[in-house]
Amino acid sequence: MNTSVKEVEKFQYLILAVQRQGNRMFNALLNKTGVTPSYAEVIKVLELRQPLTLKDLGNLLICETGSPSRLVERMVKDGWIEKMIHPEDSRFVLLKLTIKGQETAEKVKIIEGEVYGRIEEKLSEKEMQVINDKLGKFLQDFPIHETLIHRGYL
Amino acid sequence: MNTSVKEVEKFQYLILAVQRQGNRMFNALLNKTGVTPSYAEVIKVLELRQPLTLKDLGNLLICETGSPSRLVERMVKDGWIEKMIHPEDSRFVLLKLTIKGQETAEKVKIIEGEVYGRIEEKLSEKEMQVINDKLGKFLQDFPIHETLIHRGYL
DNA sequence: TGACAATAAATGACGTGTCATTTATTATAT
DNA sequence: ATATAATAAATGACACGTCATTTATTGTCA
Repeated sequence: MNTSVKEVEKFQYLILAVQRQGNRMFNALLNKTGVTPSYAEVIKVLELRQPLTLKDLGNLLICETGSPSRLVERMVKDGWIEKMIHPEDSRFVLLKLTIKGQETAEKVKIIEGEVYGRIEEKLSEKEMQVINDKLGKFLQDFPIHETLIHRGYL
Repeated sequence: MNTSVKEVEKFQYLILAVQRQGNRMFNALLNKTGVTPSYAEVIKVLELRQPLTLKDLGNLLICETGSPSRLVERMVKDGWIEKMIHPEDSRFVLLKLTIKGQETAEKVKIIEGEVYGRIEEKLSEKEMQVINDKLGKFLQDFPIHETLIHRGYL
């Protein structure tokens, strides 16, 4: 049915649907750990590059543009992140994982692996390569493109 | 760089980035009309199939699972949607666009066209077809798959 | 050195998303 | 007819996202 619907409209809503579905899946699997998909991204990035300033962290996150003040605030309150003022410039805040945060990073990786396994049941690596190339092309002239390069996704 | 990052991880974050970037773009262009991307989806669906119950609307939306009570509540308050109790079963609420909502539907279509034009500058119809096929395949066993079929996107 | 520009982070305001629970109404099954 | 199950919508609770504005700190330059 519906050869009349434009491909680009399908694209819009399929992207939305996939993002939401993936998020729900990831969220459900993370649930027992007490972290959300956004927390998981922060933990992942920090584990690899801590310490980071809030600004630098913000420039590395895909889940949020701008500075992730409140996201980090919640994670500090929940004991995943430690915050310290930069000794040379007190405008900056330095962030690193707590012990608890480090331990959780391991659990997150396992769950991530579970999610990736489920995705790979549906799409082959080659298929994802094709999609990724095209999505990267779509993002070419947007600021987020830089972030994706820094993260090693492009 | 980074041949070590798994394709599926790239896929995860590229999907997120594209969804967010598209949403920001759509939101910025819609801004002057006072509607949001979610409002726009509701208006689009209602225009084509009104009147709809809240439940049926919920089953047709990709932007939100479950019943969109609060989304609709805001839209009623803002004057885009009229609400009436179903005459034969007062558990149901029937929704339709107000005059203002109908008029806005036209503006939304124009802006949607602008967004689609920008996307088509980056990706050809053939490329989107390829992506759409694969994303549809990914969603196969999730409830949202049915919604996408009802909407004519699969 | 002292106004002022620049920068980082925090905050206000608003609209989502999601899940679980509650309320209101109707169907059903004795 | 009446307790009870089923269903639709509303609501509570919580974590986002985004943009604009404010606050705190440092740079800069006359």
